[in-house]
Amino acid sequence: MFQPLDPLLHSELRLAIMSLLISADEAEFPYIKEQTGATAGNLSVQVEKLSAAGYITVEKTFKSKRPCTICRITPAGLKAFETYVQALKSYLEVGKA
Amino acid sequence: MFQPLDPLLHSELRLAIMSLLISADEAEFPYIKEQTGATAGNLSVQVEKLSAAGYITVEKTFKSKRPCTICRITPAGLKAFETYVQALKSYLEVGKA
DNA sequence: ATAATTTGGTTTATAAAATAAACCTATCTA
DNA sequence: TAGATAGGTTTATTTTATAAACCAAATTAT
Repeated sequence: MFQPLDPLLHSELRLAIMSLLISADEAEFPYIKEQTGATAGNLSVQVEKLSAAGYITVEKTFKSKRPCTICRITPAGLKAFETYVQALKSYLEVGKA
Repeated sequence: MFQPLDPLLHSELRLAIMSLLISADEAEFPYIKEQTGATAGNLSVQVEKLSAAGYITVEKTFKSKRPCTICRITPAGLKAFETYVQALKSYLEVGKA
């Protein structure tokens, strides 16, 4: 009936991060922060969770002497996202064949 | 960019309850419990939250001498669900016009 | 009759999660 | 060289989800 929803993706901020990375393929921390409206602290924690799960990679480099954190989605992350979307449909496609 | 997700609906169990009530229009507590696989305790708590928000009504009657709790969705609940689905699309419709 | 079981839940306690506040380091700028 | 700013991380707090414990009435078994 209802398919389980990956708890890692069923979170407003983490879902937004994943969504951004799917379309952008690569994004810097401040950009994600701006687009999601999240605080840096919250974003840092959620990025780390997605990274720990292998859904994204986090590269820490420098950009004109300043630290620069770049996030990218992984194949596993993309797969998980697609699975999540399919699962969601079992809740949303009410009364549809 | 990303529309906020009603925290009351962005919950696996509560979303399942709402989904059931949208298609069934009326459902008894044990039926919801069976369809969602939730424990009675958890279900009781989440039903109460939806009820407190005015998203569903909870009628406590009797059915051949035994207590029978019937849940129904309200117009406000239906509206909230539809709004939630629209908001979700801002996260899911990646790269779509 | 009454003891045990089942039904239909609610209340309370615990575990997990989200979120922000406080903090740190390095670089700019006045 | 004293702030101010950028770019985060760590830690603490609040909220939420979840299950365990509990309760009452009705049914079934002894």
